[in-house]
Amino acid sequence: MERLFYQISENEKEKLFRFLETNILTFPKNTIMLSNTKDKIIGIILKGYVQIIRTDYQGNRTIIEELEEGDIFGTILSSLDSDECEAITKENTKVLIIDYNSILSYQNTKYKYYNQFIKNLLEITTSKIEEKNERIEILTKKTIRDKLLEYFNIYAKKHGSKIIYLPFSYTNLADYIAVDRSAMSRELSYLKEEGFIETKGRKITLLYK
Amino acid sequence: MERLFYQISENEKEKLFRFLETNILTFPKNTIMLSNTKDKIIGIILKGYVQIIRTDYQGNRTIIEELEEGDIFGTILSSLDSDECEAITKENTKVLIIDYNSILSYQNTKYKYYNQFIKNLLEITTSKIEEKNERIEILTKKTIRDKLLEYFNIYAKKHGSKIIYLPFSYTNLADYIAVDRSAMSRELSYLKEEGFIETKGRKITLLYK
DNA sequence: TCCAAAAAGTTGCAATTGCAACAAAATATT
DNA sequence: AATATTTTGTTGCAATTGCAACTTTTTGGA
Repeated sequence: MERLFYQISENEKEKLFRFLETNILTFPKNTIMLSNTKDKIIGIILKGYVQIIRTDYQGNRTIIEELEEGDIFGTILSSLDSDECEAITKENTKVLIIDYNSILSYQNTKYKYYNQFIKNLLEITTSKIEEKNERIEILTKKTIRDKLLEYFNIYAKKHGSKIIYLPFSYTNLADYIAVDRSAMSRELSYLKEEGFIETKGRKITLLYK
Repeated sequence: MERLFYQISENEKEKLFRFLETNILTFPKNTIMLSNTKDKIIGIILKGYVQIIRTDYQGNRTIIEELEEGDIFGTILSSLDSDECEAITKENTKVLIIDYNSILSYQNTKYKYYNQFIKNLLEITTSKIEEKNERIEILTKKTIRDKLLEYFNIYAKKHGSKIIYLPFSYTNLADYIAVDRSAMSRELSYLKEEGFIETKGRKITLLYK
């Protein structure tokens, strides 16, 4: 939210909404959020909590994304478009929907903040690409050990520190690096035994290099 | 190239280059293309052929991207930024470099084609996200068989056909889905035996569903 | 504070995979 | 057309992993 309207005041934001095709929708807890149109949209969670769940052809369900207040989603940002995905509200949720085509077809460029908005959108999309590249870098590693180390290295470089505070549970980490949780747990034990890392809860300390 | 300057004529393109901070660089065959600045850039291959190669901490080298005439790359689009990456020209190569900050800091929005340019850039970045999502969908599958089937399904859906013409070699497919080539070859044999697919060279026919 | 639920750790075992080392086939190159 | 190079197919074997089943620990409500 903040990023999408970076350097745009509340006032200007309201104006922007009038230029663009926007909609505010409210969904009760545990509803399936469906886009009524087939158009591309950008959604912003104004309030609430949503899970994006994918069911594959074998019936396996996985949470592929979790969205909180301020998070941005949509046909162009996530894989919401694929038929196998559902967005389910886990709380009362209020969502702002912006029609993507109305962003791109908007011709009246005299309105200054329109450009700022587009720039912000561009920043968000490029940082999404970076995120995806990081995950791909991890997923292409062949062993669980190498996946973990790649994850650690990326985190450490980004934060400039050898101490990692996992932003989610180990269960979620296993999903993120796409390996079996118990097998990952085993590998973490080996890494500890061999003196590469130390852990205390979700705090991991890298002892190598 | 076409996409970045979609609906922008050659004339307007030239004008645009004068507004933005652009540079045309030429590299001989087998040179390492280095960005002299640390700034974010967008590059466009005007002529030639480039490979982006990553060397990880174990010394394994993998081609992570191949760029031809018209392709767009850059700090914001690929993982060129990471230290482990090199871009090596495989032919005489001419590259147009656009400073990313000059795109975003450009204030004079009176110039109509500037907006078209930004919109095109946005289209390119969002379609990159889609590409990455597809690959992640494949990479998160646990077995080689499931990875292959996911690849086939995505392709088939996109082309609306049960006949697949691999856009690259089986060796490259193995890299793309991040498995051992010979193990993939074995799995393809099983799929043939079991009557799920038929292959003739790089043409694969899906016999299921 | 107690209880239920979720998360995390452990381990045996079978299935899958990577690796290595080839041979055969297809492509490029001279 | 002959040769070199790359791609593809095959297979044995050891290493890695997923799966299942279970225990222990942690977390979050009532």
